[in-house]
Amino acid sequence: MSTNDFYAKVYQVVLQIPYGKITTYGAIAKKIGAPKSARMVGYALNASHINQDIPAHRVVNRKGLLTGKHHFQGTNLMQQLLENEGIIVKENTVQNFKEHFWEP
DNA sequence: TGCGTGACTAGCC
DNA sequence: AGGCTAGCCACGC
Repeated sequence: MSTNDFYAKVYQVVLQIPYGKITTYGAIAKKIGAPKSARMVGYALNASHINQDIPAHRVVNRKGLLTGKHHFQGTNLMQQLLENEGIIVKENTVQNFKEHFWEP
């Protein structure tokens, strides 16, 4: 149950990310009570990529680097999605990361 | 059953 | 400053 529970919580938090905002794996992990399991957050998102409702492109690593962009279709879909929301992305890194960061 | 792998982080050298 | 190591834990072979 805890495993599925973990995934469900990850999805729930990601769904709460406001338009034009981003957050980190670590922040989500901490929010759901598993601060050491940031990797699992990424894994959960990977498993959820089939679910169109999950805005996984709004989740990046703590430096604002688009570490998961290769899991999206194409070579720069993730970047395009973010830029479409007003977030500047350069060299796979979110610019003004601090200003766009959203704390769950 | 066991080992390698990964959308991560924090800390050490 | 930049690279390496160690924890972390679910999953596939």
